[in-house]
Amino acid sequence: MPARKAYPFDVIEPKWQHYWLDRELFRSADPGEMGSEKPKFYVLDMFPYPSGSGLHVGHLEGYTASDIVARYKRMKGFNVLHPIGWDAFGLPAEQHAILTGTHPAVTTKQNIDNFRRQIQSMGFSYDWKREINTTDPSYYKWTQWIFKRLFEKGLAYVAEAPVWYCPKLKTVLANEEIVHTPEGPRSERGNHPVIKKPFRQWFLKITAYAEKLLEGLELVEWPESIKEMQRHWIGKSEGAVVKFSVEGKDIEIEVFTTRPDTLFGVTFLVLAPENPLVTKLTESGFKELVEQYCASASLKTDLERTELSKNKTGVWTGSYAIHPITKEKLPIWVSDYVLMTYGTGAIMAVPAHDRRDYDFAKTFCLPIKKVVTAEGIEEENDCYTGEGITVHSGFISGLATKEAKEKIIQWLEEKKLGKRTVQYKLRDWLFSRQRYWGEPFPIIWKENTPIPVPDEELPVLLPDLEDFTPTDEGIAPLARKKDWVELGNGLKREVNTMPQWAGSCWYYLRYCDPSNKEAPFAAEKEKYWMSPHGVDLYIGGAEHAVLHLLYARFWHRVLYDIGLVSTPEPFYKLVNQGVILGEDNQKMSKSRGNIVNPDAIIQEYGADTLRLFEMFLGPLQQSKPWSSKGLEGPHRFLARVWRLFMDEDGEGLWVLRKDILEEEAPSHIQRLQHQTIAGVTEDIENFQFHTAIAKLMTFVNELTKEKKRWKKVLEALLLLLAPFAPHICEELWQKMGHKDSLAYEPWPKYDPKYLINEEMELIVQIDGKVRGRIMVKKGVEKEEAIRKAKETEAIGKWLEKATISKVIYVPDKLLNFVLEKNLNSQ
RNA sequence: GCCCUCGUGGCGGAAUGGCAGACGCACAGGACUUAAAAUCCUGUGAACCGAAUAGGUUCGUGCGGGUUCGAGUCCCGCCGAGGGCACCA
Repeated sequence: MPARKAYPFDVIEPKWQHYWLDRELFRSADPGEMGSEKPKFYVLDMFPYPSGSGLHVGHLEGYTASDIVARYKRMKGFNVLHPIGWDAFGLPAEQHAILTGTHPAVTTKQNIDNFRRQIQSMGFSYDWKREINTTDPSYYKWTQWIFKRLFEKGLAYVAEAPVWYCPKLKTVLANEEIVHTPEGPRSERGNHPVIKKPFRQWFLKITAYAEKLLEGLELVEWPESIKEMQRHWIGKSEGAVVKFSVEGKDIEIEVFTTRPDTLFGVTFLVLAPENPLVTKLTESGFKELVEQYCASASLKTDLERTELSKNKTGVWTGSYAIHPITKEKLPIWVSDYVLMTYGTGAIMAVPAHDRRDYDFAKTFCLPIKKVVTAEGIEEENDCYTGEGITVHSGFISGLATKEAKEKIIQWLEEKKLGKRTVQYKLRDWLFSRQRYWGEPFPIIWKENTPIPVPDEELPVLLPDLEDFTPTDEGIAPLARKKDWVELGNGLKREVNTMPQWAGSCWYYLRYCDPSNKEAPFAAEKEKYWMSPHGVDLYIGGAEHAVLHLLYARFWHRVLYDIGLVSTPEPFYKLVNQGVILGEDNQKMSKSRGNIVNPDAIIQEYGADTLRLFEMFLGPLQQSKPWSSKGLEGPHRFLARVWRLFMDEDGEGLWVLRKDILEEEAPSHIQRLQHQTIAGVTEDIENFQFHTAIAKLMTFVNELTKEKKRWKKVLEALLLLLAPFAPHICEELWQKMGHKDSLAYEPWPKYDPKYLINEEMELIVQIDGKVRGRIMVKKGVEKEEAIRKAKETEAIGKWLEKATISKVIYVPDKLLNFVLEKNLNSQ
């Protein structure tokens, strides 16, 4: 016989899940529909990728949090948009197809069905009428359509560039998809080794939006750490480009520097090995060495060029540049510590004030010229990279770094020898993949010219294939589908597909109008749901800090610039849930075998317990370990709530208690009720769900101790608990005689008069240490409080032998007697 | 190396500069029971004084300083953990 359940969650949870689904209770009202007159609230979860292994408890944390907010906001009178869908293109389904021959579409459907089942068994209040799927042609039609808008704006282009290639996955990957490990660069998906290889690829010109993406961060309420990561990724630096002429040659070398104030400290120039000027600059006697060096540099992995090479390498080209001011001769070197991909691929070396130049100068015995001083920096030949006073620098000597920069830039601009420049680390976004399971590009090639497919011919459908394996040369599997690729007259389809990020760049917009056939979304609906500042609340993991969140911002900003959306930024308030670790305090992973499957927990404890427990683990934003024992607490709590209302009859059946009173509860219970309402409300608003639950527990513990049950108090409890544990609350609400769901009942209000006690406890301290407490009337006078405190034995005995030097009184809080120090004692 | 976040009982964690440890887990004792489970009640930071399961004292929020009548909370300097960036001139 199975153990008796503490309360019949196994019956009531499916019952209410069906009730909500059948009645479409959580359908959001679009503009014009009944309900749209309410203020709207858009609460969004990060787009799930339906993997084969199903959801684990980590995913459910964010979904539970957003569901609590969605349910709370409905009760607060908002028209809530709370959608879900599937980011279903991507590598795992395709890898699975290569291994088993099962079509990715089949795997994807199975996985989605499983995800949907798991999500529904948690009782989340999604509007299932808005469910979307990126692999559905009616969705990716519009992904292609938006790509065309980018193409038309000149923001999508093809170029040959050294890009990351993964031999195992047989595809190129974006910079953002590479993880640098001690074993070398790896693919983020699958952790396979990756190499740099030149390829002809599609790029999106995200760099054109660097400044806008930087500025936009000021408009959103995101964790500061995420904003910082994006700022670093964009990597803006202000400085100047300076031109150097070359002795005996008609060549100009441009360098970028953030420290033009150190121009007088330049002792040599360095070019990146890939810099096309290298060949022209190399003197005949140096050719062999330079060519050899450049060749070996190109073979080096990035790891060797960066992390390992604390020892600088390089060769001299044999030529000299001329200092634009002093006309000194400066040797021109080649070294792989200078990157072709940043700035101009050439630098002016100031060894006295740049660590890397210093190391290089030391290695090759090049001169070091100090041009900045600061207090405490005296040592000869030291490398000082901070700011200070400029010295030995002609007309900028004596100026502080900032002023020196200004003056030299002005001078350079006047003489046309340079100009103020801003550089970004951000690179254009590599947008094509040599894979099958992705959106086809709406592009046809005529010779070497890409021609967009007309809008009315969209979507370009992804054709079926039998063999999904990419070729070893990194050519996409679609190339094999000759009848699809070849269009006659020399016209050929683009065979690459878009990366997985494409679909998630605009899905939150599609939710506003998910079945629109004429447009990605109707302007009117977009305006209703996205005004005034985008998605009101976005909950998801921090692992998307620079990938999805930067790409989506970029697309959104482009759509804003062409007038398709009404806000510059897509996501206003962002909350990152922390990672849930395994019980062993390690990251949950299949290989560690510490993944917790929610299905088993729902079966044993129910969804309400799991929801409550996910939130009770600790602060939402913090990472914290799972604890299977800990589930008992929330489960007992819910059983206790159940028994506040329900009793067992002679046959062991649950029946509503007969002794629930209509009368007013005594004042101490009413006070607690109102304090709980105030506390829980405030905690939800601040995403402090764990303390909200603690307050509800205290409330229930106190009610359990009472002999009587008061209807009004119990009903308030149900409404407060409903966002967290909706099934049990709906059931008890119905048992209490209500016909309708409580999902749209008004959120309980508190009366501030109950929050203030007339008689209150005042803390009495001696020298800041608590020595006693006295009962006083609220707002009591200082003198009165002191008199009362002195009368108390516990306090009196401390004051007897001492002199009071000072009394601190914080009304309604505490009284602190500061005593004169008795130097004789001790 | 640089940037961000965080260090509180046996454990997860709570605390507008004002009673450190709410709430939960675990543990212990008691009630109920023939018994157990479940449930309910009580206790639970450390050391010390005390015959005491009366009462009381001291110490205690990673370490060392500082500001303050008063610091887990603010400031300075360390140490440790996690995350991010990493020759970006």
